[in-house]
Amino acid sequence: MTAAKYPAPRAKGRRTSGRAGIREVAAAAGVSITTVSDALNGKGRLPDTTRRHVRAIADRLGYRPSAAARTLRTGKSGLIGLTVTTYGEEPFTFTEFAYFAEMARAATSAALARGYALVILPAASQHRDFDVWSNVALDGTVVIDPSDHDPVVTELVRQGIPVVSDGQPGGDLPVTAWVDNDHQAAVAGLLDHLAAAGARRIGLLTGTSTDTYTRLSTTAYLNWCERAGQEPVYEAYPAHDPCAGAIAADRLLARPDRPDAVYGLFDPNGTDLLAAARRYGLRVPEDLLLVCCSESTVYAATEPPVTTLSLQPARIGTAVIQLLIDAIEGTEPRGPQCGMMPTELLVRASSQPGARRTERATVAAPRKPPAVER
Amino acid sequence: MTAAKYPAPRAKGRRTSGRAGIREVAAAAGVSITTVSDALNGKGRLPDTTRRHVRAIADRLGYRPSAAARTLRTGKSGLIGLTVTTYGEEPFTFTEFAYFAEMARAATSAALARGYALVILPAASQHRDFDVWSNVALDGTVVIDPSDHDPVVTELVRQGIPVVSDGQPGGDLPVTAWVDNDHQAAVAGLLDHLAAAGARRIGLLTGTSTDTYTRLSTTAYLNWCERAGQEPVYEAYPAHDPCAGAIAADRLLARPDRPDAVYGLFDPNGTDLLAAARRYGLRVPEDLLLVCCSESTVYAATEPPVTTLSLQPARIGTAVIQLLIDAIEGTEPRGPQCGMMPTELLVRASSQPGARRTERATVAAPRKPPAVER
DNA sequence: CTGAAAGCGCTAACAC
DNA sequence: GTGTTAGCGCTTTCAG
Repeated sequence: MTAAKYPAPRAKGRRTSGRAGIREVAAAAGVSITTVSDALNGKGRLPDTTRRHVRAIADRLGYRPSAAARTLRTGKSGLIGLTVTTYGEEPFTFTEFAYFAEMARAATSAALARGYALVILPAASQHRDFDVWSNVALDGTVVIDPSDHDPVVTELVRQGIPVVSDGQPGGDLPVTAWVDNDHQAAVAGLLDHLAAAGARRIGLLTGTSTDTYTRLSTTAYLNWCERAGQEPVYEAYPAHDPCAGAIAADRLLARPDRPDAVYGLFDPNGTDLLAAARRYGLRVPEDLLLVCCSESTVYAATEPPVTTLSLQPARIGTAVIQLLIDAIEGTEPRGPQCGMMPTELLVRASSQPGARRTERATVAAPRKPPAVER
Repeated sequence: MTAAKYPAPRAKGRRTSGRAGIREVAAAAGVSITTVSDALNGKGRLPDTTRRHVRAIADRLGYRPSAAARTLRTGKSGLIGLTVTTYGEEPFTFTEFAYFAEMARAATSAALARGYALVILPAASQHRDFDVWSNVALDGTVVIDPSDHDPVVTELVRQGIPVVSDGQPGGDLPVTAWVDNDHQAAVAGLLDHLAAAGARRIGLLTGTSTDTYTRLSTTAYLNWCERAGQEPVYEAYPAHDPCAGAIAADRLLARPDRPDAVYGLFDPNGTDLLAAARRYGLRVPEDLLLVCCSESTVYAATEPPVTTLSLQPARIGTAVIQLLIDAIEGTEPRGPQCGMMPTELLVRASSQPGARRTERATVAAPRKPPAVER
């Protein structure tokens, strides 16, 4: 057994594919492949002339380093998974369109600014979904609104891949970090606002699902009612079904103990409640005060404009990505860092019997802003 | 130089990382790594007993094949790029939130069903953006509303990577395929609808940017006006600026030659026009007929409900993915396949002086449905 | 039917 | 300063 069995690799420049490889560039530039790699990655100590020369040749040949090879070698893919827990049939029910779109936009920007890209992945329900997850090399994952015992999260963490969640995880889900609004404070603040505007009996439009957002918000409402000595008045519906929302809004206003103010937890509740109020001949805000949680700008131009609670998804998306990339790149794995982000109540006519002017008020200030924002 | 220089790879089972590799599984199962690979991928002709045995061991060890290694070896990553051309500062201006969200949702589902995942990538404007593009191994790319001479598209096609666009590309952009609505027919149909409802002078709220959608729709409007012998009445504004929309709506209704019907090209135009009409004391639909292009459900519950043109982003997203994956997997590279998808006019009260009932009408039927849908 | 060995294209030690 | 070489973990001929 001699060395003859191991011929110089790529002895005769046999390039099968059309694309230029690092070897072609090295040959054309008259240097070794190491020099090419170093020149292009800004490593090593090469004279600037060599560096420029190699870069020029690489450009001329249209050389693109193979992402797959680099990932295999370095163990870093520059890819971050993005998934949102869903409840319906589809792998993605954007119950809150604007929230998700805005959060994803901000997360994408933030990741990009640090050289990462996001991969949209399904919440794993079926076996097929797991396949896709393991077919992509991820440096970390963002999970929006994780379910209590998400199998994917557990598996990723077991593999040592950082996971940061948007929304405080329930159960004992072992995420690396999480970011959330202080929903309890937000709801309490908003109910106080309605009470100050003259509400005597505040109703709630809530969801039937058990996600953290719905749970915390509803609990906060019930607690507030208890403190205020008000009997709770609420209707719950499956939040992923848009038709159900209109019906639930109608049911709420049709009750014998009809509320004189309503808070809707979901984005479309504002228009649905406005429509329901018209059907019952109720004037907003004179007969009924209205607030809903929404990121949509439509509520600035409805008749009347509707007061909204913004969860500030852009800030959350950015914070989540920063925490995740810190965890990915961090040398010393610090313990879970979590952050409470502020919400913003955009006060409009629907919750102000007198005025017609728009004010801003910030509720639930951040508890650990330095750890999260930069 | 003897073979001693080439020791059996991984001679002493030195696993550095925590995760199990294919070698560990092979050793534990008492077979070779080839057998493990074949057993897990359903290849080769192995007895079912061996196959099951290997699978059991792999499960027990929590073995996950390395996506990076597989990609390097096979040349297929299972990743599809998704990008949307933007005009503002942010890498993603979702001018039409609901459109993009719905299109992306459908595309994600469709890709997933065929074993692919989507990677969100920026329209390349800065040099930094190119880095991210070449740092990820893509099997193909979806481009939403490509600009006329998109450098990324050109580069990808040069590399032999299939590119399918949502929106007919302008210029001579060499995409593999594209899918679009028949915007000309849609606009013409909708203007006919308004005329039939009694409109004498139809105005247009359009954009200042030069993307295909804006261009085709505006042209269709101008052509229709010429055919109908009506003087065009339109206002253009930068569509990515939400405030500008409200102002443009106001301007349009403040003109001395005020239209008695308006079509708004962008999603928020409906609420903005409704608000502007209220300010001028115009009743909808009695004094002003209204239609806007939108995917949002809010227009079903406004006062009055607004007639909308839906571009059916879900169908487009699905079709784009099917064409792209066909191109990726297709053995014989068929020429560019393109598809015109139908739009849907959801007729509501805002364009019907008499009725208050909602009807549906399909406009611009698909030209090549078999090539696109499945 | 099973296994040994040759790389996919790149980066990182380590020679020179 | 620059080049040589050993793999990253997998799939895939090709011998046995």
